[in-house]
Amino acid sequence: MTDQNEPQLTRIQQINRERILEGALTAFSANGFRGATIDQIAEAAGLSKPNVLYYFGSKDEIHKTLLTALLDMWLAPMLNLNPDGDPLDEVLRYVRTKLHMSRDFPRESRLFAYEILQGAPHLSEILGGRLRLLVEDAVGILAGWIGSGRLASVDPHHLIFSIWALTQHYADFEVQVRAVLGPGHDPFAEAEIYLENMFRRMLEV
Amino acid sequence: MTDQNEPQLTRIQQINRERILEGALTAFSANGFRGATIDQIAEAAGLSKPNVLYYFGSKDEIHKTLLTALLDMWLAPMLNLNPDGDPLDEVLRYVRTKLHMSRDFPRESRLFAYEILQGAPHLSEILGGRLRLLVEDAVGILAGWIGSGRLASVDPHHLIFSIWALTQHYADFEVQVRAVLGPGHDPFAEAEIYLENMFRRMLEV
DNA sequence: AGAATTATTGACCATACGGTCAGGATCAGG
DNA sequence: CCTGATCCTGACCGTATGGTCAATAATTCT
Repeated sequence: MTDQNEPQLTRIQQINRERILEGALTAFSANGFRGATIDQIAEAAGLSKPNVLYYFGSKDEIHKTLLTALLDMWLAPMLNLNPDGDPLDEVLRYVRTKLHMSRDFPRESRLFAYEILQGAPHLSEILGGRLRLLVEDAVGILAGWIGSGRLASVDPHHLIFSIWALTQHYADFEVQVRAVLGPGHDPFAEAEIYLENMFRRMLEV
Repeated sequence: MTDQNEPQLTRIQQINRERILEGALTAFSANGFRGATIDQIAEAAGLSKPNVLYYFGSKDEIHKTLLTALLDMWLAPMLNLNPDGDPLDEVLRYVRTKLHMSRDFPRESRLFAYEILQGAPHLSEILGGRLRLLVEDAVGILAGWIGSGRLASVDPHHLIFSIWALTQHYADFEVQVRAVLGPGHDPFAEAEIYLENMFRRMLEV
């Protein structure tokens, strides 16, 4: 049920660390690392500033903890590509799942967007390490499908990039999307139809 | 040759304002508005901090001036859709031009990315105003092509969004793209091939 | 050349912010 | 109910940063 990580956490520690990370997610995703203040985080978490620093030694540590804690959740859908499934279905399911994550977790999307924009100071080794390996796995599966003629021939790396770009755009640039569309639109619902059609036409053999 | 805006600018004013905006573009695009300091801008511009403030009253004014000055340049390619051209060629040319802008002007791309991520505090009225009108024009052209059966039936708004997302991704998330691809890749060259193929397959009737 | 305008800067100010600390409150276990 | 550990906070510190200003230098114009 509850996490049992290396250090034993008291009940209060669990609750308050969770509240701090939750508040920090809101603050960082709205203003970026530099733009968010510990006071904001403390306020959002309902704690005093020194109390926040009691649980996390520094603003940097909060940020780093957040990023690493959310990275797995963020990348999880890519692990679900099933080599034995129908190629097109598998890709479309990935696209749909990723789009739903943008819709349901826009703060997480923006948090990562800020980090990458900044040059990924906290994630650089992960990008070229674990992330790259994860992508290589997915690329392998895609390449297999393409090699066996079950998927149109496209560059698998860029196929993945395009999925990321298109789905995250609706979270990261939501204010632009909504402003341009005007009222009376459901960006995510429309995007789901549009993207399914786009990838279907591109990838059908 | 030289701009002749409302207020007469001396030779030195022209030079120094230009240097400040250039330095500010570097600073803002690297660290975001809050992350960039006037000292950084001054250093990049080769001026002292008070001297920077002599030309622009505040950091905010520099930022706002930059954004509005670059917005036209950034949106220009969308104006070039020629209703009388070949639909697919026109769209592909737009995609290619936009991708080249990401390659050649990544700082501008990141500047806007930060601004939109932040919630577009300086651009909000433009997004729902002029930008929206520009998009509506392009949407009209696209809808015309689709209506006459010369382009596959897709949602024109989201077609535009997808072009923005895909091309700007290579500038805004360049560090991620490069880390995942590893050495020995030319992201922009590969993207050009991939995107042309993608949009061709999607939009061919 | 000399006056008037424009350009530049060192020194300074006020505030915001990340972080510390001593001491008090609260809680868990015996 | 006592004690030790955990939790919490007001007050404080040092630095970074946006911005000001008076004084000086450079430039322009006549």
